[in-house]
Amino acid sequence: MGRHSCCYKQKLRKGLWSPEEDEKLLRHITKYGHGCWSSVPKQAGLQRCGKSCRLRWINYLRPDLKRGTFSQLEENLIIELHAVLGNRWSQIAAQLPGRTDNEIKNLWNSCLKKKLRQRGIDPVTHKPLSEVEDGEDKNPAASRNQDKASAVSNTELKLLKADHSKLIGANLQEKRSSSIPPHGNQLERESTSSFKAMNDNNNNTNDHGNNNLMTPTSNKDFLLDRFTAFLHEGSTSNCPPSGFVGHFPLPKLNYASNARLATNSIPSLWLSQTSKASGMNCEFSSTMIPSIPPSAVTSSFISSSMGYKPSITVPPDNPSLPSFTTNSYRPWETGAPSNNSNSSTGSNGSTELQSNSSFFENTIFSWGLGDCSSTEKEAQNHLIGSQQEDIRWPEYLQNPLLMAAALQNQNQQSLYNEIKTETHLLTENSSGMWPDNQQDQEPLQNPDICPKDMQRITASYGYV
DNA sequence: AATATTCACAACCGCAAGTCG
DNA sequence: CCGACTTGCGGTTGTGAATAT
Repeated sequence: MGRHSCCYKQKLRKGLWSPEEDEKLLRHITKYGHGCWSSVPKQAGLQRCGKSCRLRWINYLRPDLKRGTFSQLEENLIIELHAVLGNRWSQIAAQLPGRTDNEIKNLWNSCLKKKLRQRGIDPVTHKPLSEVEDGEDKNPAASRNQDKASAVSNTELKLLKADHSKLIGANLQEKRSSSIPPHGNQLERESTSSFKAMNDNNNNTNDHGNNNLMTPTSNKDFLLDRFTAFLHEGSTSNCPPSGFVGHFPLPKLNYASNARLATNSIPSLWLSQTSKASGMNCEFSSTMIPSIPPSAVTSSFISSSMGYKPSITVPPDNPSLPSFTTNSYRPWETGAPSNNSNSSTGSNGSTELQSNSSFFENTIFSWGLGDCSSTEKEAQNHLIGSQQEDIRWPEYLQNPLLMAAALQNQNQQSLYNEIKTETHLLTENSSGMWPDNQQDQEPLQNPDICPKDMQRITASYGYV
């Protein structure tokens, strides 16, 4: 590892971060936010450059990091996304909550590449190795120069779709209760960015006149396939397929790897959805709540799973201003859950997270305090309002109904009714799964408890 | 037990894009 | 418009633990 030029000038520290440095940085950022990174080290009393601080925060100290080993599901998702996006690690990471681009990149370089080769798949093109070798024999220059991200052929997309359908099926078998992508800003931002990337690929590649690339039509096919799978699978389960969710950003729940349930599930599988306020199809409403009742998500559960005990309160009077009380938050222990020896140190005081922490603004509250006031009417208005020729993919990603209507060139209202009829079964059969059936749920079913608890749990999950 | 090798991960480098005065 | 500065990203490499010899 080298040293930034600025580090030479200022004789700054390099290399691994000590717990003390971590604590300083964490305390500073939780208290004041990072603001301008270049001023952070000075303000925090660190002998590091701002760039280094930023990296440390993003890759290690950020409270929404999941850490721990990647699940099979995550690995599959990374492989799929890499096939589409290439080495756009940040975009891939955006689809895997709690994972950093660096982490994914490392996993890819150290592990997944190898695995793919063992399966006879070229990790660059995601084609069978034999095919790639043949191709290189015939046109080595073209093969070498082919942009990975733009090398998404229809064949590959079909493979991807097929794989994804399997993934969806597997998820459904794995657990019947799943989750719905949050309807919050985070989703919009992230799904937008990731899908934009795919479309960017199209644009870029189309510019080069390559016909064998992802076209808007293939995008449609891709999404249509997913949505049909969604409808099909959804009709036999009480939840949308988590595979559908898989390509959407999930709420930033910071589950440690060793806290995974026996389902080996992605965090989304722990969640169900409240549709109570919306009255619309529960799949498309906004607020996500843990399917585990709060009573089951006690601090002991969390501490035994995560290695440290959060104690977080959100002022109920003004939830839009995040103010957290954190006890003994020691992120450097997350990588070594067994080592709690220094648990008495750490930030044992209270630290307050200011609202300039984009994480809390964008993630916790967009998810946890999601809009519970959506109505069916609003949803319908949304549909009606979207009767336009231009395809608004980010919206479609959020609203499968909208997407299906566009794809099937069908009147949205009729389709809405059609799907509503179909999905009515879901809500009817989902006793205990959806907050509609609140009498079966406890303690989540209590509408009085719900918002506050949701805040707290959301904050806990987000911050743990 | 000592040394060499491998591996996963953390961190740095350099570039590009964006922002601001 | 320009240059300084900041931020974000992807590629690369250093570090240390685990494993092999």
